[in-house]
Amino acid sequence: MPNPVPAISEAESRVMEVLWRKSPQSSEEIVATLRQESDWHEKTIRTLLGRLLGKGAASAEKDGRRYLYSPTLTREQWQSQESRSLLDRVFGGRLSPLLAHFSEHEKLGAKDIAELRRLLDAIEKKGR
Amino acid sequence: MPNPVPAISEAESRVMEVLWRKSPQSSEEIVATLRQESDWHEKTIRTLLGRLLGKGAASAEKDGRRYLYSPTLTREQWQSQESRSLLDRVFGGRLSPLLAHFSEHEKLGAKDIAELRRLLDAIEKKGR
DNA sequence: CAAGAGAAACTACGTTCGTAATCTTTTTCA
DNA sequence: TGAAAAAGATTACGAACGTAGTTTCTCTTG
Repeated sequence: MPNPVPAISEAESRVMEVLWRKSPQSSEEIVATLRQESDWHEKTIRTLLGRLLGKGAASAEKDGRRYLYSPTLTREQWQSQESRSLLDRVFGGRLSPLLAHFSEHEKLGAKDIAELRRLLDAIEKKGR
Repeated sequence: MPNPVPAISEAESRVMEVLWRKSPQSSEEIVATLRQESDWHEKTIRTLLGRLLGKGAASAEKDGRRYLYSPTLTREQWQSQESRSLLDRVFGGRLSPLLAHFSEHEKLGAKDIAELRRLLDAIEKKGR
């Protein structure tokens, strides 16, 4: 198991997002993309990229004079980490209270409900 | 609208937890409880309590020579904030991907599924 | 009334984060 | 070949956090 990547911050996750959409990418591409999607300075973006390397959430391979960057942590792994963290910190580790919470405090449309029901069916089928 | 409480940190939320279970409470009680549940120093606990006051997440009313502390932010409000934050940051604001994620990466037992189905039924009934 | 105990207030200090600026190295163009 | 440009590395700096220590204030008790 590639040792556990330390938690990545909010800002860092926006850089990962760019890498998840396409990889590998040069820092130039990454910077270009994020200068569109955010109001960050180029230097800021490069700093975040560097920190992601430091944390082991991304890797760089030399390509001529540049580096090409790729995500090491997958989006799914990250979503798992974050979900589990919310569940444990906020809902005592159980999914039902989370759902119950949404049912009471968030607007779930009929479509959402249908979608969730379909999901449950699929899960059940798969499980058996 | 009582102006929005700034996000409370992980450590702070553990103090809120104690207040949510019972309030108002003196700092002495709070400290006693948390010295059981954590390995924090008394000073640490008092600092966290002070920060919660500063953030407006808790309030203090004088009671003789002491203060009695109560939560201002409710557990439900906090759960909402945290859930919404996860949803927006990690799942593009939509609930289904979160559920889909759990369905694939977390073990949902038959009991969980039944529970969730019951919840959906209840939600639907209420909604109509 | 003076001294001590306990609560609250203030201060501290290393780390992470958001947000860059500056320095260094490498490459290239005039 | 020498200077500018681009990429990366290093440094910066204030706010928030985790984790306390120190100072002040105020009852209480001898």
